[in-house]
Amino acid sequence: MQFIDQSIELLKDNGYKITGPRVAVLNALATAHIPLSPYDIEERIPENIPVNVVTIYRVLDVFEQLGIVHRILTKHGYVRCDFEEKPGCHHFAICDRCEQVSEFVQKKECDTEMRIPSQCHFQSAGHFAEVTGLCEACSR
Amino acid sequence: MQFIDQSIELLKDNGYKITGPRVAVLNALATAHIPLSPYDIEERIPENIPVNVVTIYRVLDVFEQLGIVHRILTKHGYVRCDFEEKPGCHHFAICDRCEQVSEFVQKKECDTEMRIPSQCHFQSAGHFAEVTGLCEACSR
DNA sequence: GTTGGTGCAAAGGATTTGCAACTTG
DNA sequence: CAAGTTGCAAATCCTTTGCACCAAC
Repeated sequence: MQFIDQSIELLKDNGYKITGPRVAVLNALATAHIPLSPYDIEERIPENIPVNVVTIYRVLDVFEQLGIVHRILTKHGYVRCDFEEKPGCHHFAICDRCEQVSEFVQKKECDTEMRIPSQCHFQSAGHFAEVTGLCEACSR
Repeated sequence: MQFIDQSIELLKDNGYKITGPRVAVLNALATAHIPLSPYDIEERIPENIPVNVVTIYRVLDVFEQLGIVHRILTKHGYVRCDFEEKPGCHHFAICDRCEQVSEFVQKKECDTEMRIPSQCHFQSAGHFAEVTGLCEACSR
């Protein structure tokens, strides 16, 4: 599993420990196609090894700092970040009706940042773009 | 004041009434260069004609539906939208250190949506892009 | 005069914090 | 073993709701 393995690498590289709760949250995120709230994630974790919501909050904080997840403003809020994109650049298509989210990868040039007017003197580190509209299923 | 006048037009055109609280919130937003939470906005409204926070929440809901403001996930959250862009397309540069936000207008083609891989079959209606990094002042 | 908007009080959620106990490397 | 993590309880903060009163058109 690309996403899980790379996330674990990232945690190790930054001196974080690989714990049950962290792996459980990664598993929940890996299979999700819609944004998940901390409580959503709690529900998706097997009952035999429950993880406290407070812990999920803390795990997500770390994940967000490492760029493993990105939080968006839907009722449910965390989406996982693909690792195929240019670091720091993420593009999500969010369906206005069903809230399904898919990250689309911009293989070649992604020049959103190049387009910042030069007089802004803004030193960009990355970007998140949310495209809104209707997904294939909902537009029919 | 471009922003205020156009917002009032928009409210009228959609059958909303022009009330004291709505104008007060517009004024607060018009001069802000950082995202404002409902409570931030409350503080920026002159004490002689106070507006209840609950009302501010409701005003912001309407404004967001009309595209007058956009909410982002900073501690403080609402930024105003410029009217110069292509409808539904907004680009914000947010400083990681001071949280200063500036909307930059992409005058010519803005093809973020064109870049959605065609196999996604996503029918886009608009997009918001948040570019992160350091503003001029903070990068020195 | 109507309809929509506002304020107040209170309910409901979401998120954060402190601290003791437990795991990972 | 030490440092980092977790669970629990509770505090705190954010957001929403219901209802009576008020204001804009």
